[in-house]
Amino acid sequence: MAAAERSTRDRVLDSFETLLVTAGSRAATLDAVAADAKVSKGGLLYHFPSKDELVVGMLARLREQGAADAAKMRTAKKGPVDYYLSTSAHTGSDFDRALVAAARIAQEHDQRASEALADLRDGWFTVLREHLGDEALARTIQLIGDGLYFDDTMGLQAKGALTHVRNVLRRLDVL
Amino acid sequence: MAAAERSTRDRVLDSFETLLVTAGSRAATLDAVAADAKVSKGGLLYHFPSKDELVVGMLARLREQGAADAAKMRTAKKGPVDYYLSTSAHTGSDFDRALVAAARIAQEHDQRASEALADLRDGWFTVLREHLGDEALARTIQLIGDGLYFDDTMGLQAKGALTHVRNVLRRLDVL
DNA sequence: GTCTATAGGCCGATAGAC
DNA sequence: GTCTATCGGCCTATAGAC
Repeated sequence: MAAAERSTRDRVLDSFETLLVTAGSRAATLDAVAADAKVSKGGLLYHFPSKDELVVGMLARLREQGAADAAKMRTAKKGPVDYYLSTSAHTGSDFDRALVAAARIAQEHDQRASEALADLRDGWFTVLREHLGDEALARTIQLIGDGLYFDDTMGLQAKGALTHVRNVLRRLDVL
Repeated sequence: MAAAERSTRDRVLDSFETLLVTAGSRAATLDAVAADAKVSKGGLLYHFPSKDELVVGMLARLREQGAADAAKMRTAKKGPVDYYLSTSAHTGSDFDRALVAAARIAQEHDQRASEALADLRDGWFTVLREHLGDEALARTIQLIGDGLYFDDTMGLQAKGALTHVRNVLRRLDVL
């Protein structure tokens, strides 16, 4: 089957995420989302009857993407740790964008977004702990991943950060 | 001299930061800030002629607090690493609140906020590198601190995270 | 320095044509 | 399914009394 055109629904969610990530939730208005997705506001509101439904739709898509990512992490060639760290820094993937977008929403006291993010983190942690057999090490590596991710979303990424981390993890016989 | 009452100016900045941290920038409106600081909107705008000036005032205060923190880190009893890590998780200090508030602003494409945060991070990194004499280790520890800080601001804090980190750092002869 | 009143614009959402 | 037109509300900011 030929690849279908990206549906209006998906384009709207893409635009919502992009605006959240690049300009913050203040800028992610229905007007702005509709303009970016090239639909009228009325058209947008046909698919998502309220702004809140836009959030719900986004989080549902995020959870799907998250399940796929955890599976990929388990069977990654270079191992789960390397996969986790190298995807914590910005990769430009759709999943990345959805993750950062959800973080922006979570910061505004949205429990559904916080829960989705917490569940995703639990998934990654489970894989790390199983693979390493060491809770302290698994938690520390998860924190390093969070740090990489945080720096990236804040535009604070220091050069060579990932290389430095790999260097230190080799001293711990992890890589 | 007796402790002066907190000035209206400072109360307004306090309220602005608190709203940013607890409810996000969308909720940190002039109306909300004025109400929280118990001033009228007109009264608020006498001290800060525009919302942008509120941001400028907040960042100026943050830089003062940041310089004091770096100095404290240098001479901390348990050493800079322990000081840095234990203050990366939430301490409830005014400095903490200002830091998170600035991060919220930085996420909305505000270059002044991003610069202020980057400068603060440079200060901490300088102390860590000088103390450790090891750039890779210093960067990794900074990332762990960022991770602790990120988890905290997102309400994702895993129990015992700091203990796990100390455990791993002892294996590296850092603590 | 602090207040009330209000201007002018953008926000989320509805109604109804096509 | 997508559009235009429009409503009421909230946002930033100004004007001017006290």
